[in-house]
Amino acid sequence: MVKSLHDMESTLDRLLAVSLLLNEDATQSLAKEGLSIPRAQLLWHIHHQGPSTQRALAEAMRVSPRNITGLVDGLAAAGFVTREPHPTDRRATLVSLTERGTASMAQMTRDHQGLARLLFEQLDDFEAFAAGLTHVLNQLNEALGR
Amino acid sequence: MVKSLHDMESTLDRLLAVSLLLNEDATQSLAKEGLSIPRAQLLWHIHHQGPSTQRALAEAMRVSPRNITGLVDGLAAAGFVTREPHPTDRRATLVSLTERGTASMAQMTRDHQGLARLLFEQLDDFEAFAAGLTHVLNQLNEALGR
DNA sequence: TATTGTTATACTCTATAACTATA
DNA sequence: TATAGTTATAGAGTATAACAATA
Repeated sequence: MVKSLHDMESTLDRLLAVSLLLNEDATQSLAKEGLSIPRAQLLWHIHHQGPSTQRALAEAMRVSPRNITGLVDGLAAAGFVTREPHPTDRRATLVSLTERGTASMAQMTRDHQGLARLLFEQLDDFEAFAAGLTHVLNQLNEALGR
Repeated sequence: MVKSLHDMESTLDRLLAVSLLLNEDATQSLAKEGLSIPRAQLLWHIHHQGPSTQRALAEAMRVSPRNITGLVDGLAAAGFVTREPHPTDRRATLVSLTERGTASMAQMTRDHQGLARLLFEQLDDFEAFAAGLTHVLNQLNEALGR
């Protein structure tokens, strides 16, 4: 079977549509818990890496330190994180999850599993799809010089 | 081959990574032409549907009419579109592409083709990937009630 | 001197509500 | 009375630059 440019373009369109819908789905689910995508990403990082300096968060999320100040302000005001003094560097603060923050991350983990099942459980040729996705990811990473 | 929850979750992670990178790639390419994703989406709509009222643009993009005012303001100031009086309804304005706007859309079309080739030209089992993607898209559309 | 985080400022995208001109 | 678009206002996310405290 030959692969026409038209076939490739319409597949790209479907990939872009999936991308858009994943974003909408995440935005909707997170809004129910009082979170946004950037705030949830920040919590997710702390959940996996442990209490982190704002500097580390800025690098991990590839945004400016000033941006992190704003995200942490919002998350702290809503009770998802606390700022603690860094034990050895008095310039730095450690951002940690509260109980509520930890509970939200547990919920996110369950949502992630539910979404994976929804998308893939009834997919016949999962192997081939996964392999194709890996190829696409590699091509994108190369193109963006990663 | 059995499909474990772990396999499905890590494939979802790769899909989310692709989604993020596509967004970054688009943001970067568009920035070079002085455009953002929302502004390019608006131009893309006019490019395909022809001169449109702001009302129609708001519905197509699923954003508020006020939001369209801002996007059109920016695009008009940068020379991508013009506001023309509607021929029969003096309340409405028709937003049309300028030559520059048309040229940008031609470039976007070429970029789209280039990206499709980059991602899929060397992909072995393109058919299976495309089929899987269609399944994923259908599941997402259902879940979001479309 | 270099680094951490904040204050000051500004831009884009988004929304709702009130208002004007027109249908 | 309803619709098209704007003014007014607000909030989130993003950025750079200047600055204070500390390393």
